[in-house]
Amino acid sequence: MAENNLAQSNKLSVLTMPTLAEAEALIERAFIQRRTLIVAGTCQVKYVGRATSTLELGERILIIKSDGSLLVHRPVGYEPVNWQPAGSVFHTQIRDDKLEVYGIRQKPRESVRVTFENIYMASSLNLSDSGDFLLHASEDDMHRAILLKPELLEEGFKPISWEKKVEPGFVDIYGEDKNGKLVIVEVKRKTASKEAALQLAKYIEPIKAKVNREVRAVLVAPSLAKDVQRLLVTLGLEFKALDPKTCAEVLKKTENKKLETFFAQKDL
Amino acid sequence: MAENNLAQSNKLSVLTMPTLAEAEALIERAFIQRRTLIVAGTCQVKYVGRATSTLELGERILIIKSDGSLLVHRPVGYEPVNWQPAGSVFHTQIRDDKLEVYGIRQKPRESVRVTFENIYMASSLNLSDSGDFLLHASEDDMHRAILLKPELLEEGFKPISWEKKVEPGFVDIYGEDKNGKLVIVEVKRKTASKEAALQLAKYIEPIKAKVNREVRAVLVAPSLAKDVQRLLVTLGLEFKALDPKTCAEVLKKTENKKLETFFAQKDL
DNA sequence: ATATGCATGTCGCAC
DNA sequence: GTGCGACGTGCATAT
Repeated sequence: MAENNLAQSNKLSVLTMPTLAEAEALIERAFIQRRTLIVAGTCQVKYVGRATSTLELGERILIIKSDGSLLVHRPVGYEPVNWQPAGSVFHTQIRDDKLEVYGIRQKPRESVRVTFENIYMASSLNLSDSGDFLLHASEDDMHRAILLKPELLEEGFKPISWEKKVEPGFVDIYGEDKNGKLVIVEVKRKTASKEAALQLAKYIEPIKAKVNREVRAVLVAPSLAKDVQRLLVTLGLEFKALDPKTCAEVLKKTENKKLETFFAQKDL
Repeated sequence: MAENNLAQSNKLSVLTMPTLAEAEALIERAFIQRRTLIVAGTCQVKYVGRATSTLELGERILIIKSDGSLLVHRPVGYEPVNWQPAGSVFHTQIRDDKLEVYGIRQKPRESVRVTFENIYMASSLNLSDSGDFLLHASEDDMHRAILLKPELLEEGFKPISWEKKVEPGFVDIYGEDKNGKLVIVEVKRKTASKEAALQLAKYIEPIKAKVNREVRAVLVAPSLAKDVQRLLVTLGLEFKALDPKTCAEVLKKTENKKLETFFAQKDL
């Protein structure tokens, strides 16, 4: 192995322009040592499983992580062209002067085979990462913000419960308005589509039947898609504009306490 | 720059255990030359846009492609922990002894900042990939198979059209059965859920109103989720079991000819 | 195990 | 540009 194409430490091994045999050794070692593998080169890819795909020869990046996930990236596009979720088992061999990397998983039974003709770079990395990841402004944040500060929905709203199963699905939030009417709320973090309106509408009748009283239905979203305003009127639904970022700000101020310390959920 | 940590060809440059300044030079060059960039090291990540996220210090892989897409991968998981779709613009600088890579895009306006404290490997690759990608056994394959071989749905079925807009959405396929009744078909490549049944149901009334004749509605899928059978009965819908792989096989036999050579779509 | 719904979903296509 | 639905969607969660 040429000296100038190998760099090694306990963190990583890197081969540049290796022979397939050299690369194979590194890849094999990466699998055994449970390291993260990065390979760049010309390859074909064949996938068989839930669907079937073929990818002709081209230059790509292969990443295999120690948890058994696989990614094949073309030089363009955010998404991998082929992949395998965590839990796959990998194997490599040289056949017909090509380096094959084969990954297979059960449930669903599917496999990916990456066949390299040339390898430009192969790297095995010993990575560790315990850093916390925090995401704000999800739909769940919107739920929590409304529950903690009900006037975000409307003055006098009193939440009763959330994420409760009510045939034919789940109601995001329900509560009572200042006049004691039951209010059911459907929350969307993006522009609400026709689907969202229909989803909300289909809960009204079953709930009316169950509680035998007047029911208001409010769609909460940052905005409405075209024609949804009209649909809302037709279906007898209301709309309240609310932005996920606004909700995230509210939660920051309330120190993001556990909802359960504020509410005991009640049934209808 | 140490000799043994640099490998270079017109295909790639690789630095192993570089200083931040060395890495910065390589990254800057990769942006200018529109190459694919791979960096591994310890970093923090901050995202602000549709949502907001923070990722504490840890060891990760950063990939930036020449189309302006960005991926940050932790050592576990199929999905990137942070990303940016194609179209972002990148910039790098050293600040407070850390190497920042900053990407921003408009529409929606959002940004990702990756701040490296150590870099284990930095690589700039000149990749080109024109290989064809073919996927089989998609829902579209199922449509085509049914249109080319209508008996997959039922004996005597005559397709009229497909993917036609009919308020409030699109009908996958419609045609006539052997008795001349209008048949509308909703196709799912996976187990059909309640949603699928409701989606199909909502087309029936508008279409009946339009054509003023009897209408059958058939849900085509490999299987049904729990309780969907009952829902179908309630809604007056039918079910036909069909697998995407089977459809892909049928297409292979018919040489996958363009549908338009077989059918001229007609309106209702 | 299966079903249901969110996602910084992304992507493609029709209007 | 916006709307709408598919995706090898993945993923968490509740049953």
